[in-house]
Amino acid sequence: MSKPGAQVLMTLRQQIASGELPGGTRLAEIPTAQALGVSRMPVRMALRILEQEGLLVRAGARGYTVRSVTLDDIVAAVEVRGVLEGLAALRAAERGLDQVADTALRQCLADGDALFAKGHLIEGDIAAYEDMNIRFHEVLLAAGGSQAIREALMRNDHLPFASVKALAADKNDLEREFRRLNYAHMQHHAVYDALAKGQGARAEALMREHANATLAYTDLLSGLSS
Amino acid sequence: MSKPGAQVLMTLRQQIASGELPGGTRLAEIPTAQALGVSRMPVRMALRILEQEGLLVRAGARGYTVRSVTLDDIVAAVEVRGVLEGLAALRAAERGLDQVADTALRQCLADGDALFAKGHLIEGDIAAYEDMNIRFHEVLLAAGGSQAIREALMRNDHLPFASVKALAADKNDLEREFRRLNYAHMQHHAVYDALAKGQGARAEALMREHANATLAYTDLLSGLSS
DNA sequence: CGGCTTATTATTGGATCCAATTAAGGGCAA
DNA sequence: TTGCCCTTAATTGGATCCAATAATAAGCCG
Repeated sequence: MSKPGAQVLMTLRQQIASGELPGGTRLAEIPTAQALGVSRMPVRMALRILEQEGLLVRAGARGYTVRSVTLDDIVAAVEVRGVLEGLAALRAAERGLDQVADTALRQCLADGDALFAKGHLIEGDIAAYEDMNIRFHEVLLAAGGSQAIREALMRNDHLPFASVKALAADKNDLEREFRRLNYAHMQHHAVYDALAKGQGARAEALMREHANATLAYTDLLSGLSS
Repeated sequence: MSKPGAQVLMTLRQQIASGELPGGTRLAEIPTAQALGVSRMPVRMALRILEQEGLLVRAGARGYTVRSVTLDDIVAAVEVRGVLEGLAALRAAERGLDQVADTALRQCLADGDALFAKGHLIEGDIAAYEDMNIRFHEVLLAAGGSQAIREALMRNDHLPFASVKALAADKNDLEREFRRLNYAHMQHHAVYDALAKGQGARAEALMREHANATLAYTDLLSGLSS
C-alpha cells in the first residue's frame, strides 16, 4: 500500500511468470486496476514497463496481451544469454581477474565443492546452489567490466525461464539434480581455470555452453503457452 | 499535436542523441512539460520509457538525468552488437538461407558493388550505402530466426552511436570513406559466402569483426560527454 | 435477407488536482 | 560562530475527470 506502483508491477510480473496469467490473456487497464484495488494510473505505468520488458505485446490499438512464450523462445533467450556471458568471460580473461573477483570466484567454487562432497544432495542444497550460482555469474559479469553487457543481460533475463535465477530444479528427483548441477559446477571450475590462465577463447566457449545447463527440458515442457 | 505522447518521446530522444541535452542534464517533469507545451502526463510516460531504454538514469529519488555516455560505453555496445549479430549469422548459416533471404542479400551485394565500381564516392552514395547496409543487417537478422536476438539488438541499439543506423560517415573526406565502406562491403561479401556455404563459425567471426566497421573513432571523439 | 452505415459503448490517452515525500534553507540555541 | 532542527517549498506519484478513438451492434435501405 505504501508503493502501489511497485506493488502492481511486482504482482503482474509474478502472475505472468507463474502462469496465473497465461499467454494470450488480454490485459485492459480498468479491470486490472479494479482487480488490484488501485487506480488506473499505476497500472498504466506497469503495462508500459512490462511491454518494454517484452512480457506484454500490444493487441492492436486496444490494450495488451500477455506474450505467449514458446520453448523455442526460451532456448533462443538462453542462447543469447550464453553469448553475452561468453563475451563477459572473454573480456574478464583479457583484462585479468582482480584480487576481489578472484577471491569471490574461488569462494563460489569452494561452496559448490562442499555441497557435492557428500555424494548426494539434500533439499536445502538446491537453494544454496542457486545462491552460489547467482553469485558466480554476477562476479563474472562484473569482471567483464562492460555496462553494455550487463544491460543486455538484464533485459534478456526478463523473459521467464531465461534468467540465471530460474534454473528450475526438480526437488523430487535429487539424484538427477545432483548429476546436472554437479556438471554445471564442473563447468564453473573450468571457466575459472581458463580465466586464471588468461585463456579468453576457452572461457568464452565454456560460458556459452554453460548457459544450456540452466535448462531442464522435461520440466519446462509443462506449463508453457502455445 | 495529434499524438503528444509519441511527439514528446521522439523530441526527447532526438535532443539526447543530438547532444542538445548533454549527459548529466537534469530532467524534471514540470519544466520539460512546459518547455514542450504539454501536460506532465506524456512526459512522465516518456521519461519512464527512456529510462528503460537506458538513455536516462534516476537521480536519487528526484527525477532523472541524461546518461553520460563515454567512448568506452559505445565500444562496449558495439562489441555487444557484434556478438549478437554474430549469433544471428551462425544460426542463419546452420538453418540455411531461404529463397527470399538469399535474393535480398544478393541484391544488397549488387547494390554495394555498383556504388564502389566507379572507384570513388559521391555525396549521395553515403545515403545509398546506409540504406543498403541497414537492409543487409535486417535480412541477416531475420534469417537468424530468433526473436530473442532481435529484441536484445533493438534494446542495445537505443544507445546513440551503437546502432547500425549510425555509421557516422564523414562527408568531407569521401576518399577515406570510400576505403572504409568498401572494406565493410567486402566483409558483407565474405559473410554471404560463408552463409551460402553453411560455414557458421566463419560467418559468426566475420560478423563480430564487422561490427567494428561502424566506428569511425576520430569522428566520435568530439561531442561526447565525460 | 444481407450488406452498409450509423450510433453507442468500451477503452485508451491526456489534463488537472491532490497527497506524500524529500531536500533545502533559515532560524534558534549552544 | 556553528551545528542541529524545524519549516517550507519543490517535485514526484496517484486519483479522478474529460476527450478522442475504435469496435461492436443495431437499424435501415437496397
